[in-house]
Amino acid sequence: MKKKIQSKLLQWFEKTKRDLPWRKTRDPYAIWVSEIMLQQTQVATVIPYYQKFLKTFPTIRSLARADLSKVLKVWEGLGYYSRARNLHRAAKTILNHFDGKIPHNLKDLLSLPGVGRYTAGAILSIAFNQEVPILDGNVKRVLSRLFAMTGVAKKTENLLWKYSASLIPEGYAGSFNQALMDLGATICTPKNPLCLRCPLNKLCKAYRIRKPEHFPFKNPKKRIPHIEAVAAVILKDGHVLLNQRPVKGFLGGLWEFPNWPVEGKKDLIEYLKLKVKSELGLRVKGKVPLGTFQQTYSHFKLTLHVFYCQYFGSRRTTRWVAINDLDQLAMSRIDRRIAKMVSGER
DNA sequence: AATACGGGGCT
DNA sequence: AGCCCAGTATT
Repeated sequence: MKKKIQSKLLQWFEKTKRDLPWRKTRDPYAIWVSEIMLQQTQVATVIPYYQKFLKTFPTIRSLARADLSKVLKVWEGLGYYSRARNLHRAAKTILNHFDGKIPHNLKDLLSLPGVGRYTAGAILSIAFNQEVPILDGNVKRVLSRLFAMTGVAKKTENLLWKYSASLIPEGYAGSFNQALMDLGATICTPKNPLCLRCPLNKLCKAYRIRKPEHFPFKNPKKRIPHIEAVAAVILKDGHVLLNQRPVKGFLGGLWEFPNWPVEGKKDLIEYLKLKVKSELGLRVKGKVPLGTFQQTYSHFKLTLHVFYCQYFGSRRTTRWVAINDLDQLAMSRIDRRIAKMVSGER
């Protein structure tokens, strides 16, 4: 059974493996970067970011020496910005404590921020061909179907890791682990899996009972709250007022137009004026609606009402940014859309 | 064990 | 509109 799985899968992989940028290199740094970017992010989304990131930061040293603001700017739009922050921190650690080389043992890799069990296994198997298992969404789906495993509790998770480890063929860890992921991504898909083309269909328990989509067991998802907020584009001599978010937490380190959540049904313009005064110490006039923007995040949905304001007077003025420089700062998707309108791009 | 953490591709 | 994505860190 095990030998059959190994040979079938490796053979299929050699024939049909995807042509991906990070499969053209043996540089552990490049593979590390790709693995961080691929966390919870689809391959097609990652590719252009991967190219640009490696062009901008070709080595660990260049990344470690860069300013975080520049790293965030290159990462802009990819999401989960703590990944960029952790990558940057880890590069410094590698330079200072690991002789500038990616560690090739589990313990040291796991000590790096942003590197968990999956990523450590991916780096060790793909970059160094060590027989270390991986378990991502693809592998979970493939193995849970192959063995018709029920439940997603801790116990099942541990069992999946054990299966993943036990299946690795000696000397072929990198190819085999990538083959498992390719199979999950292209054949053993969440919906409408292409079982007829699957190299493992004769061995697959879920296929035998004709219920591949019953695995893996999905836990019920909870609804996410809907937040409403107002934002101000405050103009003054070709500049706008921006706020930089705290480095830790949601959209950490990114720049944004000042904004405040709205509770209940308020007069939006009155509320905005109040907040601008109390929070920014600014007086503004105008308050022309610029638009309403929607953005769905992983844990809430945002509706943002944006208003143009004219600077009128203030007790303190800080963080004015020239409109022409808006494209230099890292912003989240929703603020970038506002900034483009302000700059006159559409 | 549950939650925070982005944004987009696909149905 | 909902699901899912080459997960990790924190609580």
